[in-house]
Amino acid sequence: MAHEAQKAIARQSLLLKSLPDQHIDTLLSHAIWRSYDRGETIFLQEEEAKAVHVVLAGWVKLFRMSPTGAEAVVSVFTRGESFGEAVALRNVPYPVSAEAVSPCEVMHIPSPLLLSLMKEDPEIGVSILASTFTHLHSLVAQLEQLKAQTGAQRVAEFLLNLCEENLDGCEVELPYDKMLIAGRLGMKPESLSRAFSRLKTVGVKINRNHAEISDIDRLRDYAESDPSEK
Amino acid sequence: MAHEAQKAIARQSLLLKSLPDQHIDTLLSHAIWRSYDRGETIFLQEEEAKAVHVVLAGWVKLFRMSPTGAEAVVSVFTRGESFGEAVALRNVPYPVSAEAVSPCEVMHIPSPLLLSLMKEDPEIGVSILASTFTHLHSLVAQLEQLKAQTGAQRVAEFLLNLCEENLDGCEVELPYDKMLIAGRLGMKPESLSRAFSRLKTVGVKINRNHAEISDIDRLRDYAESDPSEK
DNA sequence: CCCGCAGCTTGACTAATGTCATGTTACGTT
DNA sequence: AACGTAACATGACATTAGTCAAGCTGCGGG
Repeated sequence: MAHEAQKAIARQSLLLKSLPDQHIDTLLSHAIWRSYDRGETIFLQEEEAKAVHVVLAGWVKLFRMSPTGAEAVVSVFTRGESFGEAVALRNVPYPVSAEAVSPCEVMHIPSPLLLSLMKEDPEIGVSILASTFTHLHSLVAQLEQLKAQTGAQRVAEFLLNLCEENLDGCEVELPYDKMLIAGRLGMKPESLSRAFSRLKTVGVKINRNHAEISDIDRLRDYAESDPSEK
Repeated sequence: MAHEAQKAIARQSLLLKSLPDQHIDTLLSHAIWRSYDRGETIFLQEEEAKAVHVVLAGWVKLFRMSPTGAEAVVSVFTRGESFGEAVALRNVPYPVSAEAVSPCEVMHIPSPLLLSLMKEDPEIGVSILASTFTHLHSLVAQLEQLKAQTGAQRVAEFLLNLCEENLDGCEVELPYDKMLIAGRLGMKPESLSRAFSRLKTVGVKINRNHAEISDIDRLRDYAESDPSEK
């Protein structure tokens, strides 16, 4: 059963936060609450979607396996983020697999419930579209990065994003292990290591999970500079 | 004003085809119908979305400009395909720009109209989600390709997709110019040229806009083989 | 307390891709 | 028909990232 703290997180999630309390209560009371161990599968590619998933704690990765067995990480979610909205409402197979990359708490909202509620109040549809659009946007941003930036620049942007979230400014903790960061940024762990080395020259120090950025603007310039001008 | 032929195409579009005729008629009668020349801008990144767009003829590309001026092509649409659904319904700025890459006919459905219709019938929301999910899926597929395949392999998949559409089997026409194909596949035109050369060894002949594939299965094997095993 | 393994780093090498320069071809314009 | 331009091809070279191999390191289990 769900703790109140978990419900509070769910209420603040992008998917739910703009809904009237009454609907949120309905959804929360019918939701399934589950824990996952690190490495546990939440769902598999090609499986039929039966629920929308909201991460309450821990980290979840979405990824695709190519025919050759290579894994492409599509996104990584944490507390307050949801995924599977568009798939669940259409009863189609997931295009990706989902796996817990740390111990996780995940809330599952059964899709028939969401669908029936949506028929009563179209506002639900707008909320789902909001979440879906966020995912769309983040995929577009990733595509741009992959097509227009070098590995080291993508790492730089990744660090800059962490800085924005953590108010601390120039010192951040890497949120998950480097193998996963490498996957998320579309490179091999070895390349990530080397990218970190290169960033030393623009004032970035990495020690274990701890990153220190001496000059955020310099890092931003680096990330946005033309690869051919360096 | 719209020709009947255009309306017929619009009715068959993924966005509209599953809606009841009554709604389609309402939407078609309030839509804006426009022609665009090659190179003409349909909307710009950061502009606020006011409509959903349905391509009736020609080709449209969606792309992002990176801060350095490099252009990353996100997708390319043609007859019967729609874009901008999720953005329009949320009144947020477009994350991409749209440009006609050939002379085009495009239908614009004003978003307030769609929104008000959605309040009457939530089924509209499902249709919009269906289109949005298709885009999401195609972006995920693109990400996987970029992260897990070489340039030549992506070109091979591109050709295979053309084969599936054109019933003709092994002879296809390249649908738009090679610069755009290169952009769509995340490479420079020079690299595309070289990728085509490499594909000669697996039975692909390119002549102008015409591609001839001697053995589709061989090409498929090539596209799905492990890059490190070649 | 030591061991062993997984995560990570580093080096040497190779493959892939971008860059720049040059040349060709096709096509619309005058 | 001559011209100019944009698309495309190709060669030489630089940069980037992947591969393979070796070694380091911190943490949990015996």
